Amino acid sequence: MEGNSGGGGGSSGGGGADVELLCKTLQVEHKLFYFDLKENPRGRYLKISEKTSATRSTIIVPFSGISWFLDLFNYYVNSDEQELFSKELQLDTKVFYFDIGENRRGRFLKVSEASVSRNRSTIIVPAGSGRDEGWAAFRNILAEINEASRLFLLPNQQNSESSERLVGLSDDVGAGFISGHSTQPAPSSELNVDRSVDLPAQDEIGNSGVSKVIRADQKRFFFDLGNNNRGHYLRISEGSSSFMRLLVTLWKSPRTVLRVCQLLMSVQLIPLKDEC
DNA sequence: GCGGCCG
Repeated sequence: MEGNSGGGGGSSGGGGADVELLCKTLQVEHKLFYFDLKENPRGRYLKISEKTSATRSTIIVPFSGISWFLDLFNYYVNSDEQELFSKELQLDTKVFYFDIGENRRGRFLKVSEASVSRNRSTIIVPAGSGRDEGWAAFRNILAEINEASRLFLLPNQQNSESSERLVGLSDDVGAGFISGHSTQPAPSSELNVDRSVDLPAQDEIGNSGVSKVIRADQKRFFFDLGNNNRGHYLRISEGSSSFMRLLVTLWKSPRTVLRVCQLLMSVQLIPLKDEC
């Protein structure tokens, strides 16, 4: 029944090859939600299960969709009741439908996953009694997982996930960084990036190329071009204390690099000077 | 210890 991984399922361990990276549970009224961040050779995903006394339903969220789920739950938590609309979220080959419903038990949010050749699966999250406890609690779990998930970016495993790290950059910068999400208030914790990220020591190549420094107030941002056996990259790091605080690695595409520079300037994190 | 969803 572990159909999400497609092929290669017959590993002889008996427990499936998927590694659990993080598990959380949430009880809303009489439902129990399980959040499992898992990994298999095809990548990472978040399994969200709803368990009732007799029922269990599960949706599988691709790793890259976790922050989108967080955004959508923020929307449903923060919006007024009369301006809640259905939403769709397309991730790879899956489409997730978010629909509001209400009956005499209260309001609920139905999250359906539709994928090719797979039965539609749905979880239903109660709004909670009174103050949206259900949705807000659900959102908080998603936020925790979203935060924690970037700590699992191991230097040895980033073969095909450079694009996901770019998505992570969007989260770090916060409101307004992704065009079209202008009304999301930036959680203040997102702006103070205080989690230390281990440097990929094995990629510690002597900066074979350009290294530039931009000063903004007391902060210094280092732009280092480098390359290794996987290709060229730009490393942007902020060094205002003894450890590196923000680390972004962009691979190969000069257009991506230019894009990030433009975005940084448009957000006014960095005063426009003659660099970039 | 409910009740939505609907294969």
